[in-house]
Amino acid sequence: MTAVVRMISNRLTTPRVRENNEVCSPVTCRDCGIYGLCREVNGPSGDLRLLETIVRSRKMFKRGDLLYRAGDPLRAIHAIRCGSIKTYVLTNDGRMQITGFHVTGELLGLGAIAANHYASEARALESTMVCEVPIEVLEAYSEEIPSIRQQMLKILSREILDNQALMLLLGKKNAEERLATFLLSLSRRFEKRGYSPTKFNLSMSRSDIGNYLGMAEETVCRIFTRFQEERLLTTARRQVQLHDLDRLKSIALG
Amino acid sequence: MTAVVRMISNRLTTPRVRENNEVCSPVTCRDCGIYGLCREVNGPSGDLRLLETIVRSRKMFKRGDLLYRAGDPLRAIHAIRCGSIKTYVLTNDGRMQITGFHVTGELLGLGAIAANHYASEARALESTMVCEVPIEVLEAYSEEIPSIRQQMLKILSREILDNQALMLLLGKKNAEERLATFLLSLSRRFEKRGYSPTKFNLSMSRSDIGNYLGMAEETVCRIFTRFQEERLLTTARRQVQLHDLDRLKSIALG
DNA sequence: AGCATTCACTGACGTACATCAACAAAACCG
DNA sequence: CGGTTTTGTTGATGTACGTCAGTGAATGCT
Repeated sequence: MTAVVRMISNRLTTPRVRENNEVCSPVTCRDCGIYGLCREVNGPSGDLRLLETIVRSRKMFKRGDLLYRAGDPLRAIHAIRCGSIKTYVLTNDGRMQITGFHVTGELLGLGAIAANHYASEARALESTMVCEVPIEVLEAYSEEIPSIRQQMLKILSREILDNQALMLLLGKKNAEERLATFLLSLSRRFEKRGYSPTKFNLSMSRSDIGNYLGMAEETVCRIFTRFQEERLLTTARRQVQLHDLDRLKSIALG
Repeated sequence: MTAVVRMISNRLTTPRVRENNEVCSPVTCRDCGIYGLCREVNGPSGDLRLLETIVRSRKMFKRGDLLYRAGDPLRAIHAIRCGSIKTYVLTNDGRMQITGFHVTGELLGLGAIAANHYASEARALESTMVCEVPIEVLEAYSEEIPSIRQQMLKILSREILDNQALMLLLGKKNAEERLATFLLSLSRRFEKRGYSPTKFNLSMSRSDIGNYLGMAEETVCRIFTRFQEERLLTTARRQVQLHDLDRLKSIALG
């Protein structure tokens, strides 16, 4: 272990002052959905105890709580330990465009890494626990461990790809295709984390879904009932059960 | 200069075999719009001759020529020396969404840096000269010169910001706001490169503009004539002259 | 528990924009 | 250079979706 990493580790493994809203119980990183990402810091053969050292604080946010505002200085990268978050940008006249929903195990904040301040605003959609990696810690580690840099580039590239997909959706797809695409995206992401790909809870409102997909809240509702009439899925408020992934896929693709 | 950089420099400063479509006359990088970016490789105090070594080849593309396809292995980062290029993604059923227009002095290809293959397709809009920096050269230099990595992150962040702006446009703006936003974006970018911000040539067709902005070609035409009736601008085919940037701005913002 | 608020949903209606069709002027090309 | 193709533009018509308005159910708050 090199000097700088040891220094940081020491600093972080000493008892930490917990902040106001940090109420997390002492869980190990093994239980965390972002374990795989944290492991990067350590390398494949690393000491597991070190994992706990890169996350300086875990914070709890309630529904509606703000994580950061556009323009805020970038202090930390955020990993969602459990829960979900929406990020969005605002026009001068106050119109909002939600740019992404982020669920358990996903990262946010890296898009601002070079600009040094957040480009969007982030708000919790439900009770959400967030691991924070201070930016200076990340930078120190990335000096020591080249794979961190690789991982960061990968995450940025991934974000660009996701955004391209959303641009295609907003520019070229109709309402049915949009909602189908949206549901399948969530389905895939839940499946990746070990949850059911066919039965899950939408943590965001119909209004948020509509905003994200570039359509009115009412249209979202109408498409949901249309899909339900066609036996594609059933909904009970925010609980969704998908019955025909294949047909949903063919709708999503047009 | 360290070993690896010296090695690469030697390899690249020896007389190069010109490829088929490489017809560029020997211009120095000082004349190039991307001089500022190339300089990063060298550092502020660097040897100017070195500049010429990072660009392995300069290629010429005619209107409609393909630079790369989605899925192609990422061989090089491309800098537009002069001309313009469109990048786009495709749906399975063949629908196209143009994700960006890129003009003199702008870079493309970096979005794919981590994935190792291009995420979009790129096509020249007019006769275009492109400087190519092979990816292995970039990587070697970035080992030696930390500011290169910083610069790469910055370019990726920039792309994310641009995409967010486009998502907001596609999701929340109407046809007039979209076209005004588009024209102002071009205006700013031309100005940055020393060209007139009020009088310029659109290298892309009305159809391409419509595709990019998520609206029909005919709507683009109609908004152009509406703007012309309102004395905001004059057009003669692809030649545009903006008469009232301020009013255009207020339209763009809604 | 009880009241206020938010949320999901549905119907009626309006409209911004797409689509279809036609045409003239450039641009291309052998 | 003359014919073909592409591109820009306009008009007529259609429609997908937004907007407005109203309702019941769930949720939040004190």
